[in-house]
Amino acid sequence: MKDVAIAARVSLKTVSRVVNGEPGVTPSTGQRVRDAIETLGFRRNDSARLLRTGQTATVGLMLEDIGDPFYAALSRGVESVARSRGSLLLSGSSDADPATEHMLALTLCAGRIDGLIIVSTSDDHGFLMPEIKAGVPIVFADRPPGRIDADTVLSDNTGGASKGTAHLIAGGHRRIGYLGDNPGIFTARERHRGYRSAMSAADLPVADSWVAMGTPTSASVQAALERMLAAPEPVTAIFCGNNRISVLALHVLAALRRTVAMVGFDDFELADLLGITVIAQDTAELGRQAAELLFQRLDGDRSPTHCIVIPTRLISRGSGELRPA
Amino acid sequence: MKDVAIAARVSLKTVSRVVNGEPGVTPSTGQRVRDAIETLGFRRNDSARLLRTGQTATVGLMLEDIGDPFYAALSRGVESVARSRGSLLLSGSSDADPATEHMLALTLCAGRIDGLIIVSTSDDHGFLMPEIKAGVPIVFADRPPGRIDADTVLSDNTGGASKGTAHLIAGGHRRIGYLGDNPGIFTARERHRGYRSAMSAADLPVADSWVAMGTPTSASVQAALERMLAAPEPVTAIFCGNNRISVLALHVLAALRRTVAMVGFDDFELADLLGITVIAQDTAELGRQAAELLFQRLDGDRSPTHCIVIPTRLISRGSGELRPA
DNA sequence: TTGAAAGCGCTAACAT
DNA sequence: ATGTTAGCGCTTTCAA
Repeated sequence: MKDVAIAARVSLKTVSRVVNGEPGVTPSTGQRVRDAIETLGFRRNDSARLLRTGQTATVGLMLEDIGDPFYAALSRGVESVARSRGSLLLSGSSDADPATEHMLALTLCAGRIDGLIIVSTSDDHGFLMPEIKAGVPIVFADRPPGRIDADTVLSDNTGGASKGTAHLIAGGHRRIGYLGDNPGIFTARERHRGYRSAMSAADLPVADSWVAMGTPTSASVQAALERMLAAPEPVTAIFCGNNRISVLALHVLAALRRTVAMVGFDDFELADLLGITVIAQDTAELGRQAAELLFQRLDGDRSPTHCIVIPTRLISRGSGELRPA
Repeated sequence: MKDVAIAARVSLKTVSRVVNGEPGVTPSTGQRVRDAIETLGFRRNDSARLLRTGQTATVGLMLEDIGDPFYAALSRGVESVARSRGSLLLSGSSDADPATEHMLALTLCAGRIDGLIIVSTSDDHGFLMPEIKAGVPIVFADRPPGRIDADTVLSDNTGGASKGTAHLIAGGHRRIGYLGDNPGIFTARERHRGYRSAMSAADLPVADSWVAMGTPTSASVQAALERMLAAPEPVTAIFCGNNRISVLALHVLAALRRTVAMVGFDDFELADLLGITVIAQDTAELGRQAAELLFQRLDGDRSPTHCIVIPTRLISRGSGELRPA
């Protein structure tokens, strides 16, 4: 920029004015500067500009794994809002490791972002207090913060699971199995709760053997399903707590050559082709709302923390409409 | 940082030394500084640090849509390498719009990243020349650059399509249809070429009506399939040029209640359950290699541009092994 | 309409 | 072992 100023024989400030389209420059002077910029191939250095202005025009996003379609959709939601506000997206994956999350979040906050959206893996976010106190807005998406108060955007996990279970009950099922993820995960607990509440609302008992929760693997899902289906009073339907579990269950059922009524939480590609009834959550909307909340804070909103819940919807495709044998 | 220096009654540089773990600080002095940091809640500002050091410890990634699982996997590949090199990932989606790509790429390059990986939508990358000249390393992934010379990492599109087609031919098929994406896309052209070469290598003719290329929609795929299957000499097998087309074709075939031998380029979730034979590309590896190449350049490698081709592999699952009727 | 000077928060190079 | 000085590339006063 200095070089441009010299070449155009104007001051640094004038070049700055031209580059930023500020008023107060004679057309002729402006042209001279533009010519110099052209010949020298000058490009403004944003880092410096942003250091000076105190903004970074960047929002951070932390999640378990960008490679997961679920988070990819969320990411797109965040990005679309960020773009419309002229910001870029700086992302990082925690690999579901709280220590990594901790470190990465602080790195991101270290003056490189204006605000952070986080899909958290840990349950204690006290380490973020200094950042929040320092004025970095932080929004939690998909899972709520632990031990601190912060803006949050969640899916209606309990309501969705309850709706799905009720759908099976309405179809005549009385013994319904529940396959859930690790209860350490907020969404897994909430969905489990939704299942329970729908069952008890219909005055149906829940046998211990009908519920299986834990990090899903091919083996664990297979064991759980075999147990549920081989019991003296076998389940006639199952509710799957997330898309990974649904897919695993489909594999196991195919191998077992069994058909069971089924509803899954989360939509997934080809679920339509396979005729799987699901509770769909709007992941992109989750990201979008989180980003909107973040920008509201960046715009100076100092109101008490919000908690937005995104509704889910039931998509009937056949598997959830099978009648008990 | 200045405040810390005052509070600890040392110089700015000493604080800097402590913060960066540089040697040459007495334990007692160090402790005093650390105490001051603690009480003041000081956190180093990376923007400033990076402005000074000239590095940003950030790599940029531009692609069509982070929401697409294909790119999400690529993204993860890039991120894993970046992380291991202590860098963050700044990403942006072009929405398949060359103008957006152009603008976004320049924004990213404006001093906020050390290097850029780009899955490009446009066919003329002359606009990146200034950046390259200015020393910003740029690596093209999945699709090669247009009108400029730059490092590139591609999948073996032609070889993969050829392998898949040959697999069908080996299964006894002589009339094989090809459903491809818009020929404006590099990968679509390459795969089409692979199909042609396998056919001619087996001395098989290719009727015009067997080939359909264009941006895939439900309607276009349906029309193409109906034409191919209703011809006097109907095709007995089809090769799908990418996962979107495979999924659309599966929908159409299901609606038509037809079964046809089929091989698809790209693996996709549940392809195993559906028994779809595919040519799988290692997308994460694509991202990883692109990132490795980028960091080599950042490490000072000035050798001529490389072009790495990632092999594909055939996964037999049944649909590609169906015999002609 | 234009420019000079000060400084964003930090680190590199050189003192002491 | 510690401090001083200069300056990264830009924008923001404030003055001309």
